[in-house]
Amino acid sequence: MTATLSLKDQVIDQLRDEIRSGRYAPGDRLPTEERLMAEHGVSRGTVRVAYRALAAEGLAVSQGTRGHYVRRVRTWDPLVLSMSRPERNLNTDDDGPHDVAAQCVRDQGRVPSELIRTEIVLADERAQRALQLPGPEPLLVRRRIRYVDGEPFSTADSFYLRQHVAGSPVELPEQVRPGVYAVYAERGLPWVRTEDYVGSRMPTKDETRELRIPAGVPVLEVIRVSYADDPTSDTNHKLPVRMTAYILPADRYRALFEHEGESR
Amino acid sequence: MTATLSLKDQVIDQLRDEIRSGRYAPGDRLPTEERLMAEHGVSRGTVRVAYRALAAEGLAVSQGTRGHYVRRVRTWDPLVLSMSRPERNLNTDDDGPHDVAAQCVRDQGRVPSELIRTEIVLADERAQRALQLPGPEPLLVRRRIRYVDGEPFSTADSFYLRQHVAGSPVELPEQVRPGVYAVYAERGLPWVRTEDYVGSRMPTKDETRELRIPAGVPVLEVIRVSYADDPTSDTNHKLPVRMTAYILPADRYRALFEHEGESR
DNA sequence: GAGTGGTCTAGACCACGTC
DNA sequence: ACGTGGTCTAGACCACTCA
Repeated sequence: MTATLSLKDQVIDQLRDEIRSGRYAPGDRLPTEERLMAEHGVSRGTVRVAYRALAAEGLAVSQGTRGHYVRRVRTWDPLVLSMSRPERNLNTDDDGPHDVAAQCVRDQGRVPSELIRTEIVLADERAQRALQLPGPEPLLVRRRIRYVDGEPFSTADSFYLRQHVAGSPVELPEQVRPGVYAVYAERGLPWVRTEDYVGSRMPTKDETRELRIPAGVPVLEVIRVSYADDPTSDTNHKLPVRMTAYILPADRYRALFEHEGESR
Repeated sequence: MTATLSLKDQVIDQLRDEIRSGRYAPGDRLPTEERLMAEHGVSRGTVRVAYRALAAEGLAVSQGTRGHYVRRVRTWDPLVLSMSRPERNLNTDDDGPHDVAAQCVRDQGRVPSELIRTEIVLADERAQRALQLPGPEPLLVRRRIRYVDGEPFSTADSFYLRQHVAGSPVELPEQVRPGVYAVYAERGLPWVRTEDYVGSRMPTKDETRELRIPAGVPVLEVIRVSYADDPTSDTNHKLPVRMTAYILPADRYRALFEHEGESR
């Protein structure tokens, strides 16, 4: 009844079992291609197909001429990025970035830094939907690359309606203190609601390069839409005023959402 | 300056560009291997390596003898699973599952169903950490497979301390009405806090089979820890009483977290 | 029956790191 | 110099689908 497995599947299954069982621990070197050829009596092509499949599964990585290795489960736990902590009341005395993301990094004993660019782009379809725009109007974008201990770790791109942030520090490629929320509050648009849509996908080629993402590692994509009370509306209609797209490589991040109160 | 690209990278880049640019739309058939061999003057092995790479990126899928296709961006938007909506006050008149997940599916015009198994297992390391257990003690597990329009769509495994649910409907492989939270409330352990840790990874082979996940599609893994007020503590110490692991294939789900109130 | 992808083989040359 | 993986070729046979 057991369908005869293809040769490559025999190789894959054996290696997968040996990894899962702990026979090969994270970081261990896996057998050379030559050895697997001899062990299973198959050609090199077959062995290579097997190793490619394990890499796509996220179980193994190749280190070029040094051999194939079991993917390293990071020695440190993954960074926990709190998506719930309020941005107010943060300590702004420290050097460097001071927002929630940076505080999370500091809390975990590591050093955050940030590179900010601002530019003006036409709203793509996703931004139009999130901000409920009728068409591709120009938006201000703040693009941030976040570093941890000097390594590029994640990106966060925020899209703003130009009239809301014109003449404010939001337009400058620098930290905004105490935070962008304060600019909006001053201008009569206090943020009152947040929606986070969390998805996941394989990284694009650009993301792979920029964030140094190993093969077989997906990214979390968090789309955050922030709403303000609509001052032009009598009812309690909410106005989307900002969309932020976070890209979090899954080998180093967990996103944390906290909730107090009634059962769920 | 421009490093000469390998042959496979030339093929990959051309196809990737043509997909990204819309030259090939989602669902379109991509060139046959034969055609790419002729176009680029390469061997079949090279073409196949290129198609494998595009599959691992999530851009293309092979339909066996019918050809290679651009990954279908689902005709419907992905299902939005609200992780914030309270479980109380749900309409329990409908047939079938009535929890928040099922309501989300119904709200989006589709039909939820569910298959429940309960068993007793020793706590693995993850459960021990989440539930703050000193060792691998036995736990009650409710394993759910959730179906949408009859297709297996996601799984949700909940781990409970045995003494908390002994003799209650939680132990039975059936819906608990109005919800497990009510059992805990009756027993003096109302849930007061939730933490959701959201990560992502490539699916295991079992998940790929059980949920029919195409190649190149990661899963969202949501680890939810529910806390009750600790009745044995004077302070407002919280007691973890349940851990749930959700597995959500990324090609069909977005997890939604909502938050009212202060800016973030 | 022709077209197409799935699998497999047996070579080959290269770049790179280690010794 | 040698071992290793990265890349590439030129075949081959099979199973499946579609016209």
